Amino acid sequence: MDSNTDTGFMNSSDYEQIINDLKADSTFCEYKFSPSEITDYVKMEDVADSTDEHKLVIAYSPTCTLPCTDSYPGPYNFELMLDGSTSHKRSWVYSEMLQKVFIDINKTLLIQFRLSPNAGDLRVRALPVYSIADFLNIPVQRCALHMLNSDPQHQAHSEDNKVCYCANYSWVRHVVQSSHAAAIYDYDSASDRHSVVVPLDSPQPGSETVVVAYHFTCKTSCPQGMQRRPISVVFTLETSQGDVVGRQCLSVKICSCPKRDKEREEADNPLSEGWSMLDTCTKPKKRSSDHKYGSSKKSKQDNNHQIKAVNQLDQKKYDDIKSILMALCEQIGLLAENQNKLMEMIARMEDSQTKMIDALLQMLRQSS
Amino acid sequence: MDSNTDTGFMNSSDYEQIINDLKADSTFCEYKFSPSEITDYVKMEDVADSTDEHKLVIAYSPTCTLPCTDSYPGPYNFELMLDGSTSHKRSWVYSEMLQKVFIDINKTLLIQFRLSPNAGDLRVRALPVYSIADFLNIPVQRCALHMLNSDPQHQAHSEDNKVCYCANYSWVRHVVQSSHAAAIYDYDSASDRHSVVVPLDSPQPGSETVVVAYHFTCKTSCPQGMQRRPISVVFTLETSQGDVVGRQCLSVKICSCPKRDKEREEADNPLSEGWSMLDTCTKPKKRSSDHKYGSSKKSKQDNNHQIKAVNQLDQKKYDDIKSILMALCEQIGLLAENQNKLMEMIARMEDSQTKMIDALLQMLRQSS
DNA sequence: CCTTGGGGCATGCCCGCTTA
DNA sequence: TAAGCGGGCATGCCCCAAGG
Repeated sequence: MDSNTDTGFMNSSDYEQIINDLKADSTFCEYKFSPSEITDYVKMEDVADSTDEHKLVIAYSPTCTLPCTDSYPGPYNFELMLDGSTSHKRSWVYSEMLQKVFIDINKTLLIQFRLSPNAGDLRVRALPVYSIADFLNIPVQRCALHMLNSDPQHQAHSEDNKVCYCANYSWVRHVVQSSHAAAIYDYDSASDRHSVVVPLDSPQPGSETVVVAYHFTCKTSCPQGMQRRPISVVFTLETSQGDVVGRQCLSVKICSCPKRDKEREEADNPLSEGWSMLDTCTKPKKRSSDHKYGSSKKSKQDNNHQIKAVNQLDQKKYDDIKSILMALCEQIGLLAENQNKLMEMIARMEDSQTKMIDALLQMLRQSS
Repeated sequence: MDSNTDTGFMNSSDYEQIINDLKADSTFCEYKFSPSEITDYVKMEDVADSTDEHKLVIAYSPTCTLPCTDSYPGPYNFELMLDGSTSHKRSWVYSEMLQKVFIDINKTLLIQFRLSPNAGDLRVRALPVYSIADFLNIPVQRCALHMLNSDPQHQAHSEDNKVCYCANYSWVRHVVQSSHAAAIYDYDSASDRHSVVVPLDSPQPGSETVVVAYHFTCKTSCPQGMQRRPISVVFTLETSQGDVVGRQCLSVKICSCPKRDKEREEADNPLSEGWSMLDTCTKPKKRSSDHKYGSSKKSKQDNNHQIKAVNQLDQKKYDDIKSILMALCEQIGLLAENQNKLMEMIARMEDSQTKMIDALLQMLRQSS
């Protein structure tokens, strides 16, 4: 308690110390996404095989209309990690609290995929989906404005959206893209969803993970595109036959100020209570979103009406009036001030008078 | 002091009364744009005729690269007016202080044109220009996003922008449009400017003005379009031969919250200082922005604008303002008077208090 | 219940300060 | 001096209360 000069809980240097200690531990340098629970998809697949294969393949497609977003490590213990040290804070940040990446548009996000046991001939599909249930069935699409750059004539898709020529137009409709040389850009005409599939190479010597570079080509806020609806990226581990043998999901917000927005969302998060205590102790509460300009509005509006004609005066007249106004304002200020003082004075006098009268009455009673 | 419950200066009903009085005066019902000063364009035209006509016709084109924005009533005393009563506040408002219209996108703005003497076979061209000098030479164009609606394939213009097919695509590149049946949409390939020309019909019986309905198809803030750069609309009165015989200019901001934005810009305007003090006395200072195209830089420019506009004032408005000022002075007089009364009251109270204390003391002495 | 207006938030963008 | 950061503004849009 000695050096805690503030509210005594934990001061900022303590806090930094702790954070630094944590960071020194290499396992904390990476944000791990480990399996949460085994879903029952294996069972479902069994059912599928026993009935109508074609129908069920569609139902199971990772890019179907209602894609599954459940975490599913599967037989390869599929997991993904982010290395916070690979980015300038400017480009992207990860919120542990929200399990969410905040990233600027078109900035590279390196994602590490880990398989154990490792295996060849597997691929990872990245598919963006809206994380709000209401929109989960809607494909995440690029906004018109951003598409204009690569495809001004709107030629990347056929009229009926059955065929996708995005590849000829810088993958214009793919919100999630990868710079991986062998990336395959996929389009599911049934669900109208675009996704990108990257073959998982073997880990580099000495490494346990395979790194894939992704970037996002629209902002979450893009009008006519994602329209501020939060999204996640579903990463599915697939065999060369397209069977899903693993899945991990990552919330993403693509925005101009990742750091600011992360902080805001964390502050708004009810879970933050505990965490925020850490630094709330050392500085005033951030936002309470309870501004009130209230009463001033009206008078201001009236004011504007008054000013109405002022503008059109010729300079001389304008100056005259302005000086009068300034003088008037000054007068009013003084008067208002004086008046407040006077009122106070009167209040005080009344108070003391009351007391005096009381005292007087008491005395009178005593003396009588 | 009786009914003035606030700071005692002038209560809102008093104030409204004054404003209403002003509004009762018909000249205050309409915002007039009257001639400021005769520009020297007539002279320039003479010069033109005496030299190379073709070259100079280009130079004088109202849609040239650097369009003239000076007010020029010309031989017909061309002026324009807005009738504030024709709009829901929601659609548009006019700021007399800023001489600027704030209007929502695609909302109808009725503009009254007045000619005296009246004449047939004249037309009015409406051309949007950036009001900041840095951008005056750049044509005001629609944003890509809004153009997509009417012309998804970008076919309204030929590759080299020499030919304009906007007419086939709902005049897709015209920011300023008119619902007038005989409106002619013009394109100047030399400057790449779009404008709309409307024939001035004769005034309806009993009216002195011709009303034309305009609307704006992009917001001033549109990305890749106007990009928050403030604009004006230049209205040029033209003969059937295309000679300019009059000009008036109107600042416009196309936005989602016209009322709010008007109030903000007015509050930021240095001219409002004096008036704002009126209620600053009772509440803290508002805001002091300094953004790129917005307030502060513009305010410098506006000063010139003001000086120019200032000459436009007629005695009537000056007198009206004077009467407001007189009313203010009177109010201050009353306030001062009240203050004197309060002082007297206090003096009397002090006096009686002193007496009471004396009496009290005397009683104490007697009783002891 | 539908319309209208006000208030407030979300978020892109800009500016000026700071630091390497 | 250039890049990064923090701070602030501008502005579209959503929500909610109030009035027809």
